[in-house]
Amino acid sequence: MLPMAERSAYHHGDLRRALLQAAAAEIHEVGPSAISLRSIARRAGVSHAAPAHHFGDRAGLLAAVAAEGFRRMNESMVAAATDSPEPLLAIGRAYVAFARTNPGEFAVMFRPELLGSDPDLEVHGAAAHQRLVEAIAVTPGATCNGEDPSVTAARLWSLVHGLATLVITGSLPADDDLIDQVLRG
Amino acid sequence: MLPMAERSAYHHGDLRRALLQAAAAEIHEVGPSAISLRSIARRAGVSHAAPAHHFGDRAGLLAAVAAEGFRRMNESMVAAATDSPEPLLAIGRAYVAFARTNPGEFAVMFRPELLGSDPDLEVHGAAAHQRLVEAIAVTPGATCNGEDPSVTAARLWSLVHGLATLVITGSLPADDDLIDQVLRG
DNA sequence: TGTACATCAGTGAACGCGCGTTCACTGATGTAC
DNA sequence: TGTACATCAGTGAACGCGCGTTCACTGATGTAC
Repeated sequence: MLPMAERSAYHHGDLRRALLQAAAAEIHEVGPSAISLRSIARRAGVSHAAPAHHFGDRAGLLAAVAAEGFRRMNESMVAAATDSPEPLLAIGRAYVAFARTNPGEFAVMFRPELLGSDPDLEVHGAAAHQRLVEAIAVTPGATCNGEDPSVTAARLWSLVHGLATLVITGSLPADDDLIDQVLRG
Repeated sequence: MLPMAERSAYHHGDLRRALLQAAAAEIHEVGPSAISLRSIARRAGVSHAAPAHHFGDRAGLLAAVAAEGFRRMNESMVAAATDSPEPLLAIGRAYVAFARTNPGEFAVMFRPELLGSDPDLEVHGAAAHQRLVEAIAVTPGATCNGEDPSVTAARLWSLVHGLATLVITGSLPADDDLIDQVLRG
């Protein structure tokens, strides 16, 4: 296998990744609604039939975008929480930051009705949720009054997810200070 | 003007409302992505060109669905908060309950990129937000530590919006006890 | 009371377009010998 | 080292379909006289 840059024009060499990037960009621009396999192929500069080789259909492509999104979100939450004095706050920030910098992926990650079944999607989705639960477990005082930790997890997940959603839709201003104050409350 | 039930078959008499209901149902079933003016017309039992008479295009139709959603959400939040001993909790419950019982409307209300401009949309959207701000103002202790009330509003909005979103996507179970515990925390 | 007319909600045929899918194909690669 | 072959990623023409839009129209209603 040659390095990617040296591959022939005919065999792209990394078309799957290129199609995922094109899809995320296209989703961000026109919404998950409006994308088509043909528009993704055009953006990636390949023939219109190429995406079906890799993803089967639209739902398969969107599931792959979502799975890759969860994988990278999980990655950045781990990086943020590791060695942080306030892992829970760090994870909240990372969650919102991921949504802001990856709006295409975020727009499909919680829209299961759009997504075909995909083992990677299950695995990475569950792993991301697990990060939040672990961070709550190691943060003294996060779960107060003997509350069930799953309720605490649901509350914090709701808070960061709502904040991320409202910020990227423009309902709340994309202001780092505001985001920090909301998360610290 | 005759009562609706007596109107002729040719002139529907309340087609605008019927189209909005059909659109909300269709959005709930297949997503805002997949609807078309033709599919809405089919569901409402009128010719495929009728929706354009009322809404112009898809974005106009979706904006009208969203505006009607905000109007009714506002209505039910007012009803829930009035004479309630805990208006803030009542509003949170009403917000989540609205999303659960009106998933079609909720699916477009915070997707401004899908919506055409519509004066009703602005008015009712702003009014719904105002309900939350007012409820915070009259709830002693809602805003703690001299925090800016707009930060409190952003936090509570994020919490209820995230909870509603995660519940209707199936990410969190649709369990009234869980919802109450999350909102009370 | 009757008649003529203006209004406008809704119709239905026609159009061009982008879509997903199919399928025989091409061309680069790796491997067997 | 060279040759033959299997593999498979990607191509491109062709198809049928549902879409939004247009436009001349139909039919019910309200109003003027």
